[in-house]
Amino acid sequence: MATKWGDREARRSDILRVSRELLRENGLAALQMREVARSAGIALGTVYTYFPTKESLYAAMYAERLDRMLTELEPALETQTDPEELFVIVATSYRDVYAEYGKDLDILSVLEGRPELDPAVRAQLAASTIQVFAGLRKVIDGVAVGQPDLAMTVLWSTITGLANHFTSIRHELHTYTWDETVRFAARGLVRGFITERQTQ
Amino acid sequence: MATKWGDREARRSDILRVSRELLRENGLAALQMREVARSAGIALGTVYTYFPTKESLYAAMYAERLDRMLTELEPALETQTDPEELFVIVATSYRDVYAEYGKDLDILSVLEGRPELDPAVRAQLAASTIQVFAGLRKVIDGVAVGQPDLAMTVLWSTITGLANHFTSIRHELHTYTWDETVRFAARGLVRGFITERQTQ
DNA sequence: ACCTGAACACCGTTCAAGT
DNA sequence: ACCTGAACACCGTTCAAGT
Repeated sequence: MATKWGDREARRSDILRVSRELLRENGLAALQMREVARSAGIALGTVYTYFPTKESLYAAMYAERLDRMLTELEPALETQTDPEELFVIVATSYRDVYAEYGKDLDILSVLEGRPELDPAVRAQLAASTIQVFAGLRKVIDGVAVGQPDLAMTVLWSTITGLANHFTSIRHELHTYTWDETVRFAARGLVRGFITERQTQ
Repeated sequence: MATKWGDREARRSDILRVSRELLRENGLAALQMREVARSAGIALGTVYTYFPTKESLYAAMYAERLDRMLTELEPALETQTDPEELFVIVATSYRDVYAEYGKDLDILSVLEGRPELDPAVRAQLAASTIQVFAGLRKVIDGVAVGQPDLAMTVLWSTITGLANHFTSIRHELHTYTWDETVRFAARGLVRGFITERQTQ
């Protein structure tokens, strides 16, 4: 907290950092603007000179998180060519993001109907989203299905559904691990869509 | 609002009815305890003598909604034997529930870790959930896959994922309808799991 | 310019008092 | 017993005042 008076860049960075920590430690409930201010060593009102609403702070954190996910994903996306493997990799990476943000925010809906978002954050979100989908698209191109756009929707829905499933408390009911389940899903989906194509 | 003083059953029913209307009209944001009380023609504190928290009111509404879904689903579940068709029917029915409640509540997680819920509501939720899953299970038994429990998880995840997708704003981006997409998913999933079995 | 923090608004929840 | 509604607690947001 050695950030100097007037150093807006460092201040913004402070706010995002402590917000990330608060979110990780106690979930969204603990992400309170008063806590953020206190942790960042500034007054409550000051937070609002950096982020006009709590939601915009949250969107900025999410954009950062997606960036990180892509950085981690990039090497695998470039070298891996097996569609089944690609599905598993993207799904697993997204599950981690979902565990932190997904329940409250949404990778795609953030882009819609939020003209009030900081243009820089919007651009960051858009870029990340496009890249995530480009990665997933390789799964489909790898097996060349008949209706790639429909397949994209289904694959992405399954990924978010699985992420939600294993992120909620109820997954404790199950004897299957994430790895088993995602691999099983990947195999079934890839085969399902290949078959789909053969009959077209 | 002709409910008489002391008629707790009718009062509880009033509260649930107006809550349902408020939720339908303006979403969860409009479901405020003051609004509920006003619409039901009672004082704010009175609502709390029927439902100890807002969440328990919400859970009771959800249990009712699931019951209704099952009533609507029952005839189809009994007569329909085609797995693809069954998937479409269950998914479509659940999407409607999800559109009203799903974003904030969860069919399964409601049952976990909520010992504070009214036992009657808990029982109602448990019964509905079991029946929904029994219905979906028929999809799997229809094609006799190798690992039915894994397949259940994947099918259910895809259903919730699709429901989420078409319920959020972003589905406006797409040119495909719900019907097209669910049918496509159903075909792919069924084929994927059949293929799965043939190789075991 | 940048920062402060008291004050406001809103809404879930409680509880002493009413019938 | 059942119901009332003022009061409390909490938290996002604002804004006049400080440096």
